[in-house]
Formats: sequence, structure tokens, C-alpha cells
Amino acid sequence: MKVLVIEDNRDIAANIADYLEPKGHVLDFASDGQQGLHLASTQRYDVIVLDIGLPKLNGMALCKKLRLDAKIFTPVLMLTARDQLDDKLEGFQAGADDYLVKPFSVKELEARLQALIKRGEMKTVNRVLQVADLEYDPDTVHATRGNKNLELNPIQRKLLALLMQNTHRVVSREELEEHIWGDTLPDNDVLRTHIYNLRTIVDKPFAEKLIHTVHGAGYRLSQNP
Amino acid sequence: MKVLVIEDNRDIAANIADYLEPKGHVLDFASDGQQGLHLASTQRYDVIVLDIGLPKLNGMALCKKLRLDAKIFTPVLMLTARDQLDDKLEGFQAGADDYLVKPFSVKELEARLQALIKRGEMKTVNRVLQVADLEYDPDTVHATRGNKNLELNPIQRKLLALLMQNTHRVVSREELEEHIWGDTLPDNDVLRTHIYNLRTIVDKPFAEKLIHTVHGAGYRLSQNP
DNA sequence: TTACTATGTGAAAAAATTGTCAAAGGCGGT
DNA sequence: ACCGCCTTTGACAATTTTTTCACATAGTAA
Repeated sequence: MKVLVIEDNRDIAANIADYLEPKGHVLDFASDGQQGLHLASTQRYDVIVLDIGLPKLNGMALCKKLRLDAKIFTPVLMLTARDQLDDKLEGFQAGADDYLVKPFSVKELEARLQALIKRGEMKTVNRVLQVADLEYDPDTVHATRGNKNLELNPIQRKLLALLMQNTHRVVSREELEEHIWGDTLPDNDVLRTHIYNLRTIVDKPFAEKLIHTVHGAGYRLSQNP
Repeated sequence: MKVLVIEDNRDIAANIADYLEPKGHVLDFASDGQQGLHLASTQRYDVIVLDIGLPKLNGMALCKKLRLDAKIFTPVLMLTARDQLDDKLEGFQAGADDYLVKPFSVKELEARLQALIKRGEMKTVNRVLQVADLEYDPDTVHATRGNKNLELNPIQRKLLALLMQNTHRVVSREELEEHIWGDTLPDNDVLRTHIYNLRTIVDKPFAEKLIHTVHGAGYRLSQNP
């Protein structure tokens, strides 16, 4: 997992690093609030460990800024020095997801971080997707509409999965392309053909169309036109 | 919020009820694991409070069943009697989202429950813009006024978004142009036509006009003329 | 008022995006 | 090598959006 640790105490930071890095986790460190906010808003992390007492920008304020201004919802675990109930309450208010009272066991820290991450993934993983009479199970890669089986090839499956995960929302071509090809995007517009092909399987044989194009924005999968 | 409390100790259950129910929360109670599992899998709850030591089916086993068999991912907060690190780790392993060590403050319990719920809702938070009876959702790029659907093209969507984000404020032509075209502004005054087109969709069919011209300054979107 | 500038109106032309489909290319299995 | 499936290419059609342009109207200052 990729973790951002915002902590000014060198000893604590080193302690965390010594335990987590050998286990294969990737850590970034910030020693003050300003630096931490910058990293948190420019890089992608699985979880953020945030000390409450920090130079330049304290943890509470940082957390609020992150949530309200930067609109970044990476899970945050707060470190509080005292076991003050008010601190905890204020922390949750600010948008923290969990806290830990110093001194703490790094083993427990890891368990809590992993729980925070798992909680976030729970929502998107491990569920058959369903929109109207269309169903798709990413695990068995099995798709059906009505009682008919849909034969999909890998690209079509990826397309369908992303569209169904974002039902009603418009998914831009860029998002779709990135989801299929990653960083090495094709130079010409192949996506068009794949959407066309997906449509001939998913929509053409049926009266109600589910894949809608939103000109200049992307594609949307939903029951309503 | 709707909470399921699975706890065999009457005093603790009553204590929770006394604090949360007056605040408007709705609680269900189960006094053993079997009953708790049944309620959890048949009813919908925002969050579940689960004691670890229970008759018939202990908390850890219940949590695992819920996650792995019933595929229900309602957030679970575990209550542990002792402050045993191993208990906590095993709890997270079983799929719990948080825990609390007895004895605990009900005030803290409420804060943690609310944090768990907020975390789950974070995903679906979408800020639809709204002014008077006009609504626009940037995610679905869906615009409505009254109960009528508004069909917008990309430029019109960008215009409307910026105007609605700056309700009551006058937005200058320069701002609008920059928001649509970036740095490569068109050499002639195209914006005029686009505002005109946006108006024929958003304002023309309705009695009350929302887009107002401020001569020499720009445009303003608001209910008051 | 008059002269001037800013803005509204509307159709037609131009440009961009998207749909469609057949054929070619690539890649693993036999 | 051959086959079958998946993916890409490319050409053209259909659709939608964006720009252009000519003229009308409204606001502002001398």
C-alpha cells in the first residue's frame, strides 16, 4: 500500500518506516502541514497518516482543507498525543476516518491502515453489476441480458465494467481509454469501433438501448435515454 | 441513522438506547448472535454495533458470515471487553470497520458511528448545482428546469456550469471565454451566439428569466432580476 | 437627439464528432 | 503453416456542434 505520513517527530516517522517499509509498503513523508497538503493533493495515496500537532498547518486544518477544498477523500488516520475525547470528536468532524492515540503499536497502525483501505475497496469490488435487465459479474466475466448470454471479448468486458460501475454518470473517452490501455493510449480513435461492437452485442438485439452517447462528453450507461 | 445493536448485556444496550434514541436515531436490538445475523441480513441498516462475546454465535464469526456468506457490507463497529491487541487485529481480519474498548463513552460511540456512515456516503457525494428550479449535475451532465429536461451541447454545459457556480455574481465575458476555450480565444465574438442559444433553452420556455445581462460587465445567473 | 458601442437574433456554412462496416494485422493454439 | 479470435486500421456516412455573418435592438455618453 502507498502511505503518506505527515509527522514532524523524526523518531515516530522512523519507527513507522522501519516497520512498514520492509513489508513492501511504499511510504512518503512530510514533516510539516504545508508540505503534507501539497503531497496529498498532487500524489495518489491509499491512506494518509496525519499527526494532529504540526508546524505551519495543523492536522485538523489540513484535513478540512483536503476534504472541503481539494475534494480528496483518501482515508485519513489521525495521530493524537493525548487521549482527549474532544480531540477525537473534532477529528471526525474534520473528516478523519480513524485515529490512534500516542504512543501506539506499529502493528496496530498497520492493521488500522489496512482496515481503512479494505473498507474503501469493499464498495467497488466483489459485486455483480446490474443495470436494468443487464448483468455482469467481473469475477466470472459472465454477462447476460434478459435471459440471453452475451459473448464479450476482453476489451468489451472492460468497457462494460467501467460503464456499469458508473451508471447514469457520463464516462469520458479519456477515462475509458485509460481504463483499457493504461498509459500507452492508441494514437487513432479505436475506441469508436469498440463501442460500436459493444453496442451490437449489448443493445442491438434489444428494444431498449442502454448505452447512450453524450456528444462532446463521453458515454453513459443507463435505462433512461 | 438506523443502527443495529447486537449486545447481550442489557445495561450496555439500554445505555446506548438512552443516549441515541432521543437524538432521533432508530435502533434495533439483538441479544444473541443468531438473532443478530438474521436481522442484519434481512433489514437494511446504516451501521451495526457488534459485541464480540455473544451467546450462540460470537461476534467474530458473525462478522465473517455477514461478509463472506451474506455479502453484506454494512459498516460494523465491534465492542471488545479487553484492550487486547490480538482481538482488534482478528476483528479487522474478520471484516470489522472499527472497534471500541469497553467501557466506552456513548458520545464517542456516536462520533465513530457517524464517521463510519459518512465514509460510506463519501463515494456517492455528487454536488448538483441548483438555482431556483434549475438544476445541473456535472457528473451525469443532466440539466432540468421545473420537470422539463434541457438538452445542452458541450459549450452550453460549460457556460451553465460556470454561471451556476457563480450564482448572483457577475461573470465577465473574459472569464466565460477562458473557461470554454482556454488560452486560444476565438477572434470574433462567438460567445454572444452561445449565450443566445443557452437562453433559448434555459429561459425562453419559462416565465421567469434566470440569465441576466449586465451591460458592459458580463452575465449573471440568479432568480432576482 | 444623435452617434456610437454593446448585445440580441437567426439562418446558413464550416468544422468536429461519432457511427458504420469491411478488411487487414496480430497473436496464441494446434 | 494454418486456423480462429481479437484488435486495429481506414474510408466514408450521418449527426451534431461550432462558427460566421448580416442585421436588429438596446443601452450610454456627448
